[in-house]
Amino acid sequence: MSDIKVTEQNNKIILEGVHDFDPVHTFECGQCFRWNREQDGSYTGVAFSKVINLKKDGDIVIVDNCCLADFQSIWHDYFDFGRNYGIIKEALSQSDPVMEKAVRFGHGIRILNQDEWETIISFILSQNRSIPIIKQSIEAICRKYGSFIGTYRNREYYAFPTPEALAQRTAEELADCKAGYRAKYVVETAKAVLQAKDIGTYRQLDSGEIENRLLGFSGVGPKVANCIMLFSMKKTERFPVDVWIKRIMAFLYPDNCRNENSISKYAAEKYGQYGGFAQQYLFYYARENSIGR
DNA sequence: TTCCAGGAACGAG
DNA sequence: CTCGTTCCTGGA
Repeated sequence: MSDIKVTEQNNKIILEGVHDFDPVHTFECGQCFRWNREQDGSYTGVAFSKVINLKKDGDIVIVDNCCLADFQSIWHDYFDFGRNYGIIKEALSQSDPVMEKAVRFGHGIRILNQDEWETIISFILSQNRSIPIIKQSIEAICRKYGSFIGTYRNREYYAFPTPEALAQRTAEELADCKAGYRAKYVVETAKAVLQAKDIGTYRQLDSGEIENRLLGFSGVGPKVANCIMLFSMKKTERFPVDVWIKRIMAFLYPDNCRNENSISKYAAEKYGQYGGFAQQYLFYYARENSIGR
């Protein structure tokens, strides 16, 4: 288990001894869409119908608007605090010099364990768009179809809508939420998820089986399926191949990484069980440094 | 103005 | 099955 010291005071949680965690790295590496930076450098976000604010201050992390019970039942797992990233980073750093740099650059990345349903819809909405637009679209949908949670720092927060709430909509109604042609996929997938009923148990299945099921949802292709498995089902070997990954892999390994399939194959051989972590370090490094553009 | 963005569906060959 | 085209729409 982790050696984090947790204390509670005044609706705040103080964490001491947290290693390998920086909110900037974790929230800006493309895995989540509902965390926003505040003026003071802290981050406020919504997940599991709760709003919290995180601020890293030297060696301690302050979690505001959070009680001890919620931290233990929700956030400890959400932030993957039970996992030792030191071992992963050391292993990846030895794979090659560029990965070593990428790991050092994004040393505070943790892979979040997000809600499956929210992750499915969020990544369906992500296709063919940049992150700021994706965030706008998701916020619009939450504001319109999600339940009101409360106000924090003078801003109103809404939960991610339930499958029932979205399944009742038509694609035309979702058009107001800047979903574009993806609106149809969202409604169809919401209905399919209601039929399936058990997406919360998918993570117990074999990765290949999960992938087959996810690819059956409208608007879910190989890249989105890998993101869902990695960011909400703990399938940490999954290596989503997006345009940034294509760019940096082609730049780093021009001989072995010509197309999507060769990249996936090469990553599987090179990073194995740590593929998902490797993808996040590379993505953040490539994007923040505009590598391959 | 024009072009493209952190992909997937679809039809043609 | 593999490949090329098309799909909203905001922002550079």
